[in-house]
Amino acid sequence: MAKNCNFIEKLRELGLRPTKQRVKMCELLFNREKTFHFTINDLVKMISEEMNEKISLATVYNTVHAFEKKGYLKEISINSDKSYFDTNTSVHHHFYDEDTNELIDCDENDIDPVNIKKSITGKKINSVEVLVKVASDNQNQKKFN
Amino acid sequence: MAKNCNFIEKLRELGLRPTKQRVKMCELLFNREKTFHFTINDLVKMISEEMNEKISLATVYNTVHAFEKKGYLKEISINSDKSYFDTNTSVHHHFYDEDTNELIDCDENDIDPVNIKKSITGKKINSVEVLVKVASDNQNQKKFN
DNA sequence: CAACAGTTTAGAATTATTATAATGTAGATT
DNA sequence: AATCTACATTATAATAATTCTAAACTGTTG
Ligand SMILES: [Mn+2]
Ligand SMILES: [Mn+2]
Ligand SMILES: [Zn+2]
Ligand SMILES: [Zn+2]
Repeated sequence: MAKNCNFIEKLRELGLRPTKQRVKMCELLFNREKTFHFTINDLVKMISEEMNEKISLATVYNTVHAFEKKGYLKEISINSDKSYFDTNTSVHHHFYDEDTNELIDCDENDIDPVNIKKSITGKKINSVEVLVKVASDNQNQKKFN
Repeated sequence: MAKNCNFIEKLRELGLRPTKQRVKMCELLFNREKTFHFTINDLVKMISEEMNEKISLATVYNTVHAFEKKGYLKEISINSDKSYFDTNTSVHHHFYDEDTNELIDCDENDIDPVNIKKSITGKKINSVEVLVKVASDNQNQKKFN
């Protein structure tokens, strides 16, 4: 979705009624320079911090899934217990910081194209994504206790 | 863990008591030619099919996590709702069949080494893994109903 | 064969997510 | 503007995966 804008129009074009909950969530998610990653919980927290009225959890789930279905959010699985969503819906690679549980996008220059030599008959490739797990480099971490 | 064997010894070496539940799970998981992928539910089903006595769900979780901690299983996150485990604990790439929810291992010949040009200061790379999502190639699938 | 520490177990608790069903409302129709 | 209606929101209950708890049990050590 575009920056800086009339989300009411955009939502209508998508066939989604521009209710105040959806508009608010659009503003939080898409009205910014950079794409970002969030969990449902992050989003609920963002909403309650930046709003007087609350949006019910069910609506947050419904709306996130509606935006996902329309292709404006994508789901990312890193660890089993939590689901991340990404406002960057392109096929792209990630660094995952295991210390902070933070996801970091790569751009095309960060990782060379992946050369796949295997193919499965009757199946087409939908996406190829790399996950680079990183962690703090304290090799000589000592514990004193 | 090795094939075909005295798991009692192996478990003892790991500092895990060789209880009958653990030995049974070792046999199911590690006493085979090829590595494989499973969910906790798969495993519970396997156990109840191949045993007269049941192993409680809590013990299955405990034991899987114990084996994971010792480095004999690794957890793989593909979609948010279910956790896969892999008896292949090496860093390796996967194909994921979105039609059947099946995970397929790649070997070194299937995908060329990934060239990472980005680095994050103070962080070391723990793993680099590629996930290739595939699906059925019926581009002109028509629905009649 | 005690004694103890580690282990299993059933069941309760937690957490993430989805379903339900009553209520509310945006936008169209009068 | 009042009414209508399909779609949305909401609180709440239901599910599902996973973890916790605390009592019963068992392998190992002496
Ligand atoms: Mn989803
Ligand atoms: Mn785990
Ligand atoms: Zn991303
Ligand atoms: Zn694998």
